Amino acid sequence: MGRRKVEIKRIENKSSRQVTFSKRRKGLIEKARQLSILCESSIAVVAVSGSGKLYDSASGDNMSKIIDRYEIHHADELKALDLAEKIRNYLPHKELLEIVQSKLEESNVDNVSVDSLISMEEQLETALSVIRAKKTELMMEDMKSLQEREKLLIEENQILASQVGKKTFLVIEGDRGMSWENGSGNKVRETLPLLK
Amino acid sequence: MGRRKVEIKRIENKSSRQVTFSKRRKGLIEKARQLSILCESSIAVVAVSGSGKLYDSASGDNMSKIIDRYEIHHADELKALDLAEKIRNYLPHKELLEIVQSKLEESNVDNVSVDSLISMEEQLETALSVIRAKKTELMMEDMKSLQEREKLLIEENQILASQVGKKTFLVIEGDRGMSWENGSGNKVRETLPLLK
DNA sequence: AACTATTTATAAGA
DNA sequence: TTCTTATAAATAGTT
Repeated sequence: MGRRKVEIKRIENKSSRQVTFSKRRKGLIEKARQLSILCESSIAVVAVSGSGKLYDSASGDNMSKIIDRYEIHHADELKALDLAEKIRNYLPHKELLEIVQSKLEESNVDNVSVDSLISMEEQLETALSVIRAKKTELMMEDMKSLQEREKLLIEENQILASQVGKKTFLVIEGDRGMSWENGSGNKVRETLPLLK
Repeated sequence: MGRRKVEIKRIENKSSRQVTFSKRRKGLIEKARQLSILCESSIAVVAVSGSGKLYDSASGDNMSKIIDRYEIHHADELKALDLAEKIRNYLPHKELLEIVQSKLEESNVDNVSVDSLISMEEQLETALSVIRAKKTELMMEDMKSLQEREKLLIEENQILASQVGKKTFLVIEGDRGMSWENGSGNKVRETLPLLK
């Protein structure tokens, strides 16, 4: 629908590629809006340009709810700890530097520092996500380690207590029951021997 | 772009609304595909019909990466445990029942049980997500409880050991260091006294 | 950022 | 539903 028919393949000329991206992106989002209104539905569009810029629109409902709906429907991919891997792999430093570079190339001088700052901000946000995910991962390992150590301590404690000849026991309170397996598949929830 | 100009407002007739949803959804996704190829970009489209059915397309990259990109850009909403709340609030039983009901209304008898099953499946998936998030939450509490118990055990152990008169010590291996604070802000990573 | 010749999408009809 | 076709809408190349 223009002066000529265009083949659907990468537009080689950079500036006409950018112009087309802008025109068609606008058209796409308008179509999404219309569909949402005409048919009482919720439509989310997320577009990432070749240089990494993000454009999005949500019609009929907010973006979070639409994405949640998608993720609930694909719950298999929700496994909490996989997110770590996904984010870790998403923006390796090499790719990030390339994006920053292409931003610098295509922007006029006035925008350079703003674009750089945006990239830096994204980088920091990514790093934060990675750290959060890693924290959870380590937490699980630490949990197991703690349980094994507790088991050792309890055993040792019982031996010591019998040697000392004291027989006073105390039930630890406020425990809703832990189901994290230790190495031998045992659960660690017991009456603990305690000195008086 | 049809025989007549249509106003952009809800189509009242149910069956023509469905036909339009189907046609325009197809058009929208095709436009997204073209834009992705022409301009070397990644485009995600997620559409939720009025009756709750989900349609999606990802061009240029997979859906997960595009959604991750969106979420990284809106990192404020990434706070891990908030997801639980979002999902918990998303499909309260009342709304779920309404969706099931509208599916039953608009489907012919042959599809009834299939649609019901799809809704049931979604409901179960939602429940699963909630459970996973709750698990993480409890895990954190259990971690603290374990650490407090370990601290008590260690103290007790040292007293017992001194009473027994043995002085053999062992370093626990494979510990990369835990930084989870216990009640008093102490870290629990020590050389443990152990019986020989 | 506008314009306009054309192509493309689609509303209604079969 | 699927196909057909008249018409509206989007947009490629131009200014």
